[in-house]
Amino acid sequence: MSLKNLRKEAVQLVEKILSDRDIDDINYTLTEPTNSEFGELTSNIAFLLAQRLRSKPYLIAKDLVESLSIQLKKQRTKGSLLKTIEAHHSGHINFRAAWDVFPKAVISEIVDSSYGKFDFGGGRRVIIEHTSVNPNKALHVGHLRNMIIGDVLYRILSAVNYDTSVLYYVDDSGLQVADIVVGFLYAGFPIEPPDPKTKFDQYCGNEVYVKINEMYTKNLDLQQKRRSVLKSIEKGSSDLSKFAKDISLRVLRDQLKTCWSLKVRYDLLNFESDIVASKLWEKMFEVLKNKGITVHEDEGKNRGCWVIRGSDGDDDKVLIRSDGTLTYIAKDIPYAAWKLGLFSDPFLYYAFSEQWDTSILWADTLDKSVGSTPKRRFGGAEIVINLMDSRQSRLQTIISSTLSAIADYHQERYMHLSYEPVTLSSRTAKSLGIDIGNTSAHMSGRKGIYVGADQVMETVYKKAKEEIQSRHQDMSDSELSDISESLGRSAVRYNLIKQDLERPIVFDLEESLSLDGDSGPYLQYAFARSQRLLEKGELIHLSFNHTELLHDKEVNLIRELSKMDLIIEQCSLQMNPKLVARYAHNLAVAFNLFYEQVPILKETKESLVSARLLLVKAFNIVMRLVLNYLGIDPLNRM
RNA sequence: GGGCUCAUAGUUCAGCUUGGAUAGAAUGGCUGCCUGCGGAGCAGUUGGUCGAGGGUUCGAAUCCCUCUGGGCCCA
Repeated sequence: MSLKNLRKEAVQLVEKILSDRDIDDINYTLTEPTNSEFGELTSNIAFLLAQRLRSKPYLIAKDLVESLSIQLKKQRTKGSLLKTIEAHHSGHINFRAAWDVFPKAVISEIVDSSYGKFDFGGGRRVIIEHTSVNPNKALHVGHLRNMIIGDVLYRILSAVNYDTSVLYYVDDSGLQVADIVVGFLYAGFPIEPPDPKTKFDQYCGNEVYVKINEMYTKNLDLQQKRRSVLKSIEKGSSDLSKFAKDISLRVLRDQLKTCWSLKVRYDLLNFESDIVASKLWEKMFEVLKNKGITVHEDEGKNRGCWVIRGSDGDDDKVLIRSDGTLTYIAKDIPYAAWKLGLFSDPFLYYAFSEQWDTSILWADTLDKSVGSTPKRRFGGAEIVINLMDSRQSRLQTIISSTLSAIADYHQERYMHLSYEPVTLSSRTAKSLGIDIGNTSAHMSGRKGIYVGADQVMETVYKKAKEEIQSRHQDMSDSELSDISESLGRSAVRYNLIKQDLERPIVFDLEESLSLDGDSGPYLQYAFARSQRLLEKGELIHLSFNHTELLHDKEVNLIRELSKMDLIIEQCSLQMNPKLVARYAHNLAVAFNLFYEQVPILKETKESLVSARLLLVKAFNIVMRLVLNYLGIDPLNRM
C-alpha cells in the first residue's frame, strides 16, 4: 500500500504544478525507475513537454522540479512519504521516499492484522471455466497449464473481492467418449484394467482410446459402430447412453483426483449431455432465426445448412448440418448464454463431492429426483472468463459476437483468456519413442503423444524426496512424503504459471521440474528461512527505531514489500496471473540477499535485532499471502 | 490463399500494453563462500548485430510498414 500512497502524493504535486501552468493534456507516466539508485518513482513529463516547448528535457525537468520542490515543502506534513524530487541530467524527474518514515509506514501497515484485504472487484460475480478435459482419458501436461492458470486466477480474483465460481465443463456426449464405449462393447477391452492398480482414467486414455483409434483404420465395421454409438449417446435415455454416462463419470472422478492433488478446486461441473437435453439450443435457435442472425442456405457448398454469415472475408459458420445434426458451436452458444444469464436457468443442482479444501463440488442435472435449486446461483455472471488455448480463438470470437448481437451487453463481459499450448521438447518426445529432430512436438491424446500429469507429479515427488532425505535423516515418513508432495506441487505450479500466456511452453521432463533457481521451491526456501528466524528469535518490542534499517539490502527488501498491492491490482485488472509469480520471485530474491548479508539474530545491538526481526515478520506475512495466491504451501521446514 | 500469433545470451525466459537512464533473470561453463541466522542459498566470471531492412521520434527491444522464419486457426 505504501508505494501506492507515495505515488498518490507525487501525483497530487504533479497535477498541481501542471494545472498552475495550464497543462492538462499530457499523458505522463509515474512508474518505478529501471534502477533503484534513481529513487522510488520516476516520470517522463519533461520528455513529453520537450517537443511542445522546443527545449531540452533536462532544462524542463529542472524547471519543473524547482516548482515541485517548493510545492512539496509547502504541503509536506510529518507523515509525508515523499522526501525529495530531482531532475536527472537525462531528463527524468525522480521522486525519493522519505526513508526516515517510509520503512515504518510499510512495515507497520503489513504487520497490522487487517493487511491483505483488497477490493478491486466490488463483489461482482465472475465465472472462470478451465480444465474441461474429455472424460475418456487422464490429464496430461497441457491440461495442467490450463488448470494452474485458471486456479491462480481464481485465487487472486477471490482475494480482491470478486464473487468467483469455477466451472469444469464435461463433454460427455462427444466422439471421444464414444470411442472408448466402442472399445469396451465391440472391441473386447475388459472394463476393469488388467492391472487393478492402474487408474481408470489412465487405462481408458492410454490403452483403450489409443488402440481403438488404431483399430479404426483397419476395421470398417468398428467405424460403423462408432457412428451409431455416438448417435445414441447424443440422443440419450438408452441403456447404451447410460453405460456411456457411467464410464465418463468414473473417468471424471479419477481426473478430479489429479486436479485435487495439485490443490485445484472447482465449484460446478456442467455436463454437455444436460445442456443438449435442456433444450436451451432450441430456444436459442428461435432467437437467432427471429433476429436474422442465422439463415438457411439454399445453394452453394453449405446447401441445406443453417449458417451464421461471416463478417468481412470470413467464411460462413455452419450451426446445423444438412443432416440435422448440431455442430460444436451450436452447443457452445447456448452454454455461453447460460453463463451470462441470458435465459432463465433450466438446471437443478446436486452435491457431487467434497473436495480437499472441504468445499462442495456441485453438478448440474435435469433429474428432479436428484437435484434441487440451491441457494447460491451458478449461471448469470457479470464477467465470464473462458480459459482455453489459442486454437479456440476463432470459435470464441464468433460466440462472443453472436451473443452480443442478440443481447444488449458489453462484449467484454464474455472473455476468451487465451494461452498457447504446451509442447514436448525433442528430448522428452524421444523418451516416449517419438523422434522429431530438434523441434518440439505437439501433444495428442489420440496418438498417444503426451506426458501424463500423474507421471509428471510422480517424477517430481521422487526428486524432491531424494533432496529432503539427503538433508534430514531424522524426518518421519509421513512428514517426508507431505513435504515432498508440497515441493513437487510447487515446482510444477510455478513452472506453469510464470510464463507469458502468449508463448508456448516447451515441456522437458528433466528441466521443467527443477527445484533450484527460478522455481517454486526457491520461494518456499526463502519463506522457510524467515519462519525459522521467527521461531528462534523473540520479537521483543523494545524501543527501537525503523530508521535503523538503513542497510542497502534492508532498504531493498522494504521497497519490494511496498509494491504488493500495486502488483495484485495490476494482476487482477489485466487478468495476468504471471505477474504474481514474478513478484514472488523478486520478493524472495530481496529476502535472500538481506538474509545472506545482514546479521539478524547474531546482531549484538538489541534494538537492531528487534527492528530486523520485525522486517522478517513483514516479509513472512507478505510472502505467505503471495504463496497462497500461487497455490504454493508456505513450509516451515523443507 | 485469408486471419491470428511469436522471434531478445549456448538453452529456457523477463522487459514491449504506457518509447527514455549501463537490455535483466534462471540455467549451462568456469571460480570462490558452510567453526556463521538452513549452501534448495550467496558472490564473481563467461555469454546479446534484441530475426532482417526501412519509417516515426531529440530518443526504438518497445510504435508503424515490408520481408524472412516458426507455430496455430479457417478453407
